[in-house]
Amino acid sequence: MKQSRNTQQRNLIRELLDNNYDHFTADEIYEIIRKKNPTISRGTVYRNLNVLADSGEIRRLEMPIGPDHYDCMRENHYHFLCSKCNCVLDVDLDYNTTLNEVTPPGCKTEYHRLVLIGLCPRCNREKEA
Amino acid sequence: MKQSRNTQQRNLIRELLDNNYDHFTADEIYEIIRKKNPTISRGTVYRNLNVLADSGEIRRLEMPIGPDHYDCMRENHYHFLCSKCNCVLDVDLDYNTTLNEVTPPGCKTEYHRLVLIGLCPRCNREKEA
DNA sequence: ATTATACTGCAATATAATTGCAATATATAT
DNA sequence: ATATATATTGCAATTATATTGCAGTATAAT
Repeated sequence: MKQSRNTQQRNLIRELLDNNYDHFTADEIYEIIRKKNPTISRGTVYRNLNVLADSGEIRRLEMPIGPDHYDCMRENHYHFLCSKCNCVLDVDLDYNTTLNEVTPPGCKTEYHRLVLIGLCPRCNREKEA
Repeated sequence: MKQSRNTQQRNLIRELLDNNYDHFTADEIYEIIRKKNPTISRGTVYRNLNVLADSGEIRRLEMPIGPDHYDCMRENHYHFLCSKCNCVLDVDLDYNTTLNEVTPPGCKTEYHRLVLIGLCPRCNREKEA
């Protein structure tokens, strides 16, 4: 198995996700980390997010609309996606493990994604105006 | 309100989706329709899919991975996505309307997406080999 | 210190989808 | 049937998201 290294770039990404309960996109992560390490490249951010997600250190949240978001490895839970600004919020709903046992004939189910979609508090407020 | 027209291109797309229980992507639709109308453009396919989805004639299935798929307007139901070949299958699971009433504080929920992800029968079989 | 190789920055490329524009086709009014 | 307003089209360029080849660099083990 390929040995992995603790590079400055990778550690900055780890730290950012561990210390925030946000759900950043790769590009948001790139912009934030660029302030600490101005020479980091977008490709490095994407590659590290893949490494960390593959190793199970972080979770990739694939959204039905817009870019993927990333979360530190908290308990499995569902998310709300704003259809206007594409921000992502946690949803207080029990995670339903039995859904992973639903297998259409011949299929092998690995996991599932449930996303609520609508307007976040801010966009909902702005709509009224 | 903008009046819409029944162009040959739009009707071909309508027909294709109405007569198939598949879940084509825009590109698959483009390739299939090109056999009947070789000059149709990709842009026209995308534009018509947007028109038809916006008017509620067809349903856009936004998948967590890969391109959107399109379905004729049958009863609301859930889907299985193959993580290997990206094909989409129907899932025999009751549609849960109460999920649309789950509203994180301040949010306005409009709809939800639930997708099971894993290996379709064909890719599952090939994996064994 | 030396060294093998995982990782980086950069630029190019892939994939999915949208858009500006001039030309065309459709539906309506005549 | 004919004229006309405009929705739609084909084309090519563009946007958004993400991946990748490559030569050089940094990490961690020796």
